[in-house]
Amino acid sequence: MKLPKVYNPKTVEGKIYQLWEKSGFFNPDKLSAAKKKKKIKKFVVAMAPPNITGSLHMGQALENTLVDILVRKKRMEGVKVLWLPGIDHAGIATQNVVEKELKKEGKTRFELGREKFIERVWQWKKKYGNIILDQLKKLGASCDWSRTRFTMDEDYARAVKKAFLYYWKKGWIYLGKRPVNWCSRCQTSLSDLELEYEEKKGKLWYLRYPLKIKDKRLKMKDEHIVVATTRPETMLGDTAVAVNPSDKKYKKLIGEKAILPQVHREIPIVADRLVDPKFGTGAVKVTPAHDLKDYEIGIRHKLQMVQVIDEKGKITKNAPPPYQGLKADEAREKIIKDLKKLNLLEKEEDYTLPIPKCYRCGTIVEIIPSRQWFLKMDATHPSPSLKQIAIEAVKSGKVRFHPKNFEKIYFNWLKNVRDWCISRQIWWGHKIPLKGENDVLDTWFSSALWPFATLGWPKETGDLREFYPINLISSARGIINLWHARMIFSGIEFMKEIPFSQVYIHPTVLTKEGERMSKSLGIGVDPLQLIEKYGADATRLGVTWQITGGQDIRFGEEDMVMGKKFCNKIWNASRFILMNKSPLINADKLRRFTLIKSKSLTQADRKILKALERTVKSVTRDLENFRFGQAAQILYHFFWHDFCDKYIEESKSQKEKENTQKILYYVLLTSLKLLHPFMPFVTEEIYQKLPLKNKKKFLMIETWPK
RNA sequence: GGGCGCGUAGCUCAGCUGGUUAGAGCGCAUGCUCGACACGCAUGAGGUUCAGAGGUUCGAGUCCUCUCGCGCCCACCA
Repeated sequence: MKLPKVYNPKTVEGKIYQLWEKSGFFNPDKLSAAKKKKKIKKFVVAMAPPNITGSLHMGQALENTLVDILVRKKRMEGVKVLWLPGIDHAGIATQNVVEKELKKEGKTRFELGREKFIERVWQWKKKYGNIILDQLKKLGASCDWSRTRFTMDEDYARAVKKAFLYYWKKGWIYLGKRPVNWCSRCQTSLSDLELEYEEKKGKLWYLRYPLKIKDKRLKMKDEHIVVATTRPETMLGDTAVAVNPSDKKYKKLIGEKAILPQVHREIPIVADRLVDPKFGTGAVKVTPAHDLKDYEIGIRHKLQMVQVIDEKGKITKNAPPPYQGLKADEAREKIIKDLKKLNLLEKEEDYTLPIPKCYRCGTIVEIIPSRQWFLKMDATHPSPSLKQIAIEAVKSGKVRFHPKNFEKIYFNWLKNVRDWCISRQIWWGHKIPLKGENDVLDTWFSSALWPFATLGWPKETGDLREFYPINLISSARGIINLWHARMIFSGIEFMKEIPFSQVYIHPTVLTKEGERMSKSLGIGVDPLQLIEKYGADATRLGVTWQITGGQDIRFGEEDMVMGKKFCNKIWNASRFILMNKSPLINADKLRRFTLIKSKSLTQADRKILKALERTVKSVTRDLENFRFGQAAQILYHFFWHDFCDKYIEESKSQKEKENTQKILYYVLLTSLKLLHPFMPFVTEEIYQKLPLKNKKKFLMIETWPK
């Protein structure tokens, strides 16, 4: 058997993956270990389902490499392993992609109509939906593909429906007219979490509202009350002016009225604690229809909601005629001009403020009142609130975050959480299961059910019984509030048990310059190109190598070079050992204690065996504690320097040939086992060539060294 | 405004609960066709000693305080 001098991943990876897939060992039911014992440990991971819109990005490559490392190690430890893959329908994102495609044909979704459009999205899904999963195979991900789920599958839709109706019957879902974030391009509401803010230079305008004093005894020096605003056009919908109750400056004015310029509406001056007396003039205009905080003030003081901006971002008929039909920013200019003429603009200051934008299309988000469905987060009847149970699950330690400090983000968000607006005005998604409803559910409503809906819920399937609760969820940190929190309360609410016990938040992959990778801006690294260039093993080792401490990693391609060289090193060390024309050794007999007993061990023999033992222990421990980079580096150092540089060199001149040979094989085999989770392809390829008797069919299902 | 984190070799980063000459990968220098590997081997340079200042301690990259620089998350300052 002659092996090439240089390891070539291209001739190996595809072939090996096929063998694995065919073997069925990705499926826990087919693992021989699982068949033998009755009571067996389980390890279940649900993949964070990628969208059907994209191709694999660096973050996902990292995430799934790390999960695969854990999964492969557990499988070798004889644990019954299920890694359940899947994809998410990603409502808004997918709809936008398909709309873009339509645009190329000069069509809009409205011309197509709802049904035809949805058909079109399904076509898209069929064509592109699984691309990302195929890409994960290139990475070497050992998922049970036979259990792949999609959030719009029929079974899954049943789960969504069941969950909605459950909350509905409980009285926790209600219909409300509320100001919501509204994207005038996507024509849908957005949750707070779907906004992106961009710092922008703007102005703070000081507007004079003439006073109408009822109480003649009051002698006011000023005839106006001055309010500061960054959005003067919303004044058309003002229904009050508010001041802080403790603000002495305005005490006398509370209960009085002001006249809204141009609109000529009388509006009350109210006192509310939400007003910061130090900002601007200490008096604010209140527009309950177009500002969340003003809406709250409005509720407290029973103010009217006057909607002056519509779904298209234009001024409504509720405003005076000269402004009707203008776009919001046009209206702003006109109002400033008009007020200036009337000497009602006191001054303007430069002011930088964050502008909310739609995270999908970048359009500036308006806040408009809209009829939406909400899920109560705070309701404590007839059972503890969703908020409470979500907090409790983590507080009690039943769900643990790694690294732990992410629990703070979690608690912090939940503490201030508002009712969840679960309706979206798009077409692609789960329809709200009530008569006459056209709206669709927020994508995250279905994602929240992921750990159990993927196992068959609401049906009482064998999988559900066997695999719930799952062990691990791994994701980027950005979706702790969007996803994890909601999975946790959903799991407890529907399954009466926490959905998972561990959360691993992996670092964010930044560019070498420290920028966020962004596909739309063309910034970043394509993991598929890395695999093409260096091979999957090298790519895996390279990214894993960088997972050391901090929150972010600045991606360096040099580590892929390192990974590639290391593949070659493993390859050649194996080649050397194989060249020794070994007698067929029984794999079972290659055990440490038989070697250690031998009286003729040299110093070098003892040293390498000792180092190997240390390495086994620390790699095992590191992986249990999510210290991936540490584990990889220790292994690398052991294999390259202790084994290759020292022992193999030494072995060339050792006299006890047979002993030396056994040790070479023993250390190689054990190293391959340890390396396999990190670099599954090369190690498997070499394992297949080892001239040992009683081998397992695959290294993938060999026993993890102890 | 609140929270989290980072600042250690030219670059990217390790250094856990404080303890001998501070480590890795890549890069760099010099020399190597010796029975696997030049994607290799050997040797080595490189940190004013770990952003800066102060403190705790027998002893501090490692704990505390402050300052400077950078990043991220959350938030109802119009």
